[in-house]
Amino acid sequence: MTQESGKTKYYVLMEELKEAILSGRIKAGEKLPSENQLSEKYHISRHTVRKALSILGQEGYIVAEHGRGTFCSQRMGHLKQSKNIAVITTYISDYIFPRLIQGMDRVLTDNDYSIILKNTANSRTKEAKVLEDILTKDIDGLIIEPAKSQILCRHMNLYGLLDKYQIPYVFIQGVYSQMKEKPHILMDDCQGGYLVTKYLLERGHENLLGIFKADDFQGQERHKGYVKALQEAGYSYDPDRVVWFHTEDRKTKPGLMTRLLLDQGLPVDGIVCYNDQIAVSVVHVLREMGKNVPEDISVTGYDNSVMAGGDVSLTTIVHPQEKLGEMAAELLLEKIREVPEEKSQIPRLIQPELIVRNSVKDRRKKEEN
Amino acid sequence: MTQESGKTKYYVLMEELKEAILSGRIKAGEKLPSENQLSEKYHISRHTVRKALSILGQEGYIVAEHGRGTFCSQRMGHLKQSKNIAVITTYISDYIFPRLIQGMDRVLTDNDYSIILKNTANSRTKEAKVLEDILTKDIDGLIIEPAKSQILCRHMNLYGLLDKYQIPYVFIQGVYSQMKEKPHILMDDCQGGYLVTKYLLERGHENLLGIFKADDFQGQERHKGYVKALQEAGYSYDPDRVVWFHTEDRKTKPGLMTRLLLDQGLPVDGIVCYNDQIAVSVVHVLREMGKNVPEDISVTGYDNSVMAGGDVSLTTIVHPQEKLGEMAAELLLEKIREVPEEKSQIPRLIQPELIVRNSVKDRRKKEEN
DNA sequence: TTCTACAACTTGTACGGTCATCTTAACAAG
DNA sequence: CTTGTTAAGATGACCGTACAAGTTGTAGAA
Repeated sequence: MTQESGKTKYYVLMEELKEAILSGRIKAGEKLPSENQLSEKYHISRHTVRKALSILGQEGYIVAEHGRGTFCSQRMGHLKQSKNIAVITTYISDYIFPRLIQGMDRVLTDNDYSIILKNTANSRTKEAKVLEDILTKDIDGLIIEPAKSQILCRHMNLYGLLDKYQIPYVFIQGVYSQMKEKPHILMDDCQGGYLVTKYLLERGHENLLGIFKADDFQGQERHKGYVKALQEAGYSYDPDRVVWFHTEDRKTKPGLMTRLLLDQGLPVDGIVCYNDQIAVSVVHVLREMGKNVPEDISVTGYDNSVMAGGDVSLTTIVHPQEKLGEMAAELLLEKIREVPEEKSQIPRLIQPELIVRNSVKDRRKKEEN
Repeated sequence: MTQESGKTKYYVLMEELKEAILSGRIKAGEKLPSENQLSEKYHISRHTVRKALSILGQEGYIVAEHGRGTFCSQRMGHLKQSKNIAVITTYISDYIFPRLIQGMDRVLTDNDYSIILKNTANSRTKEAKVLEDILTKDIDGLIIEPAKSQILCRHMNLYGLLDKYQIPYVFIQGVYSQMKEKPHILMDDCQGGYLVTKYLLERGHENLLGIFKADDFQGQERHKGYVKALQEAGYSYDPDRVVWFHTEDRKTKPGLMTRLLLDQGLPVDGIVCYNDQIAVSVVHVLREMGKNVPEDISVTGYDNSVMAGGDVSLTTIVHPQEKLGEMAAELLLEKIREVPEEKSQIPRLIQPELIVRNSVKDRRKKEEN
């Protein structure tokens, strides 16, 4: 027989049976040979057989029924299913998180999973602590929003452990640059930039100005969408009509440059801003200069933050928060069920939505039709 | 010996040893008697002793070391500590829940606990399902906001199971009438009513009108606070100056009665309303009658709902949401640590806070000082 | 003093058997 | 066809024994 030397007899039998169950040779609910049969077949005492069976019983692979026999456990294969999913976000009550978690909860509850909620307060040290903690628990999967910063991730080894334990995980909102190939769901910032720009162009704007952040991924993407919309509409892309700013000068440069360009006589009837914050500061500058929004110049924002609903009433971009949660949960379920990559129906990018308010004027000439 | 009839020998020994560990008679790290000593002492075979010890080993109470002996597990007492707390609310992303959960998370994370989040969508059937699910998991405690309705709780047996498994639980926001003696943290509605009333009185109001809901606990309590503030200020309580309404006529009666009483010539300079909804409808009635708020008559609300920030800008009552979460978590921790009731420092009532907006006018005569 | 060998004690593995209790199916009685 | 009995076969609970293997303290050698 397959009696490897060095191992104990009960251990050999135990492993043999476990392998039979895992491989499907013994199906769920099926009856195993009786203790006496096993003891005969393997030439070991019944006591030793019982020892092996008791281990499998502990681990949940089999269930013994007094007087009837021993049966393979109902829940197929790796019974390790705890039906718990860990969700790690940077915050809980702020920003989009409540609705995000709401979306995940809907999908996961429908599939009989529970959420273990953790937050990192956007700190790397806390993220490491949380991950360590999570590893001590029984979870079937993990959805994580990485703590910000482009610095390389120093607790890669923790993610390595997740791989080792075969716990699937899904990133949302962002991905560490070293893990770009890991499953993730991001906001389609390119599409967002495209949407606002297209909206302005469709409403007859012909002299656009773009203001984007140079030192982050989102800025690059939104700019990409801006360019795409321009080219699609047949306009040539003019680099002089784009203002690039950085984290350090984000509070001053967009406003100053807008004022400068306008003073130079550059014709502008619409400004695409990196986000709501920039848009609001631009609007204030325009008002100081005696320009009205949207009558003289239209302005768009991004993020649909609280300021977008304030005294400015910005047309802006929002991402469907619950949808993101649902998609992340569904992607994770696919990973848990080991759905092959090529069969997946879930898009990796979440489509942003345009929120129309009063910061854009329709400049189309009413001559057609 | 204590050998109860009916039980098996190994079970008796197992329980005896477990009790010794739990009670502290065998301390953490201490060496147990050897298998042979136990088998002699209890007049059972060594095999039976081993069976008992193996169960305690599985459950983590003891650790055997080959050649040295068997030792009481390092982690003190009931190691059953999973460090998981289940939190069941009616909703996740709506109303106060994000901040509530935030508060709990702060306290629980500080104490190395994790939150398993569940929601009932305010449905009794779902609550029962969630409770059943929770019972299959490893949790050290439970915070639950019961699904609404005064109907008697049909799944009492599920709570009975919690008691049986000695899982402590804390109610928030509400308590089932049959479980009034269970630990809970509620909003102090009496104090809320007291606060708004006192605020009006302190600002020189002398002819108050109260509008309360008759068929719920909160209405009774808020009215109680209203009366208390009046008496404290030396005013006699006039039942004719209180309008009671019910769920059915909540949309019409408050407005109609206000109009009626004012038309009768009742002098009124301030109205304490059951909640923001009532307050807003009352304000609209007053405006229709040509009265200005707050110039002619002051109005207060309750709940600080979205309407309170709208066109009316109500002075109202809000409860500190995070604080409630923190308190509930701390109360639960006390229960887990078995802090005796009389030593508890945590108040069972959460103190509401006054939010001052523009619906109350200062009517004090500026003669003093 | 230090090192080594050994005895004593510990848990781990494995064997053997006995009796109790439960399930099921076959069979006989009504 | 139903009901009750019985026997076979399953797991569960004990018992006793033997030997393997790891740990520790100690007596004796270097």
